[in-house]
Amino acid sequence: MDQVRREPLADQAARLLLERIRAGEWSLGAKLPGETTLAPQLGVGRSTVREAIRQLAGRGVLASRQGAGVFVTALDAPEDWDAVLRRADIVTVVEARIAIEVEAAALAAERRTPAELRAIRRALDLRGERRANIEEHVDADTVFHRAVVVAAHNPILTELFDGFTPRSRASMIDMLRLRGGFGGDADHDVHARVLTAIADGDGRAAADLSRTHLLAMKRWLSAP
Amino acid sequence: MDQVRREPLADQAARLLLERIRAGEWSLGAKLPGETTLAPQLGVGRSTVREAIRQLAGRGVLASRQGAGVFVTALDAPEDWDAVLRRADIVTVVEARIAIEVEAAALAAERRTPAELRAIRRALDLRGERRANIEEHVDADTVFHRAVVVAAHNPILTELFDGFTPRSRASMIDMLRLRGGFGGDADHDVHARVLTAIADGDGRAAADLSRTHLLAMKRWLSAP
DNA sequence: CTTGTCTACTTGTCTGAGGTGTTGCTACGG
DNA sequence: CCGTAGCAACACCTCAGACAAGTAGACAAG
Repeated sequence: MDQVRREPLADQAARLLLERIRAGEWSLGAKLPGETTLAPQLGVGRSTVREAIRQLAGRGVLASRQGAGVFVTALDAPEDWDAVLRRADIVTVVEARIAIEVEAAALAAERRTPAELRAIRRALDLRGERRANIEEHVDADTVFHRAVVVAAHNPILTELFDGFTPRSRASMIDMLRLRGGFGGDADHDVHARVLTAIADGDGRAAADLSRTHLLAMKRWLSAP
Repeated sequence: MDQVRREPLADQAARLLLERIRAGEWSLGAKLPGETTLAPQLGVGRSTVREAIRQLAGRGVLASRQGAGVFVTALDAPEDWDAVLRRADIVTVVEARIAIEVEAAALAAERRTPAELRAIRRALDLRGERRANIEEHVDADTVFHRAVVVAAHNPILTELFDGFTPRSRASMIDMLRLRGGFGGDADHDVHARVLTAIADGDGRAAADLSRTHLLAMKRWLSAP
């Protein structure tokens, strides 16, 4: 139950600043007040303000120049992709994952190198280890799926998969914490059979198995 | 020319960390060394390391949890789309289109509204008209494909399709100008059958037909 | 008008301190 | 043998203060 969890002040400050930027308080290219002015205004220390600014700088919203100040470089430019994902229902994201991963599995069966096959097998072994930590389990699962996508030798598919990862990860962790029940032995068996299909060069089977698994995940995530 | 411009240490540190993450020094979900360990390792102060971490956190690469540590949440920041597509081979783009459109066709067969069905049919009619202008023909084809994707009711798939359009369009126009030969009556017939399958709610057929068509396009585009 | 200098202001960096949350070990009780 | 409570080490969070480094505007000299 992390409902009451305290959000770090730096994150809160970054969120407040972003809201004020979106509200048009400072237009594109405008200079923000100095850190020493902003700190008491937000009720936090200067270091905290700096970390908030860094956070927004990482997203391309702000840019700071020593001696000059901090300037608005975009009214949330990464809005495009990030916002689409954030706004999207988790079911929508999973459907997109189905599109990417099913095709990737088929391609991987045709193109995987021995090294990639070893990487997938290693990821499967790690995935099989029992873990108390939910996040670690989700991450281990992600490593396996990513290894399959990488073996497809298509940088666009890999890029797309990486784009989905954060959103997908958050939802899966939330759902597992709430009611668990996904990722048992049967689940692990499907992954093992995907590996076998890829090893055998059976693209059709790899695609079908991936689809089956992801459809099950979709149902599980969208259950009431 | 910013040749002489000195890069802040925090930015350098962030770049170094990102390189080490990309190099696989810490895999997805892994925990980074503590700030107090990282600082002397990078040759900077603790607060500088913190700012570097915040910067990468803003890009979604890292996430820090008080008391626990700093963890890798993504292997790659969402790179600029245009750059990825520009670099990618046209065959790679078509493979991604296959992934998106095949899945979209299946979903469209299940979810399309009567209005969307009319839109697809109208696009098909426009596509069938003979044109002297190559670009207009490619655009008419694109309108049809996009109408199908829109009918899937998945904003992410739509967004992806729109992202591919410019790159795909350029290649198709170039190839048609060079040797033509794609987009004849047989081609038009496949599109008509996709429409029929979607109208009948036959997702499997819609997916198979789309795959067949796009695979033909892939072969055509990759032929010597 | 151009140029050089000076100054106030801004961001960059480091250090030290205290606070709070997490994790893993250990000893206790069953 | 096992589960649990307590504890301590460790990690991140926040602040305050100090000095360094860079910028931009004011201003006087040429």
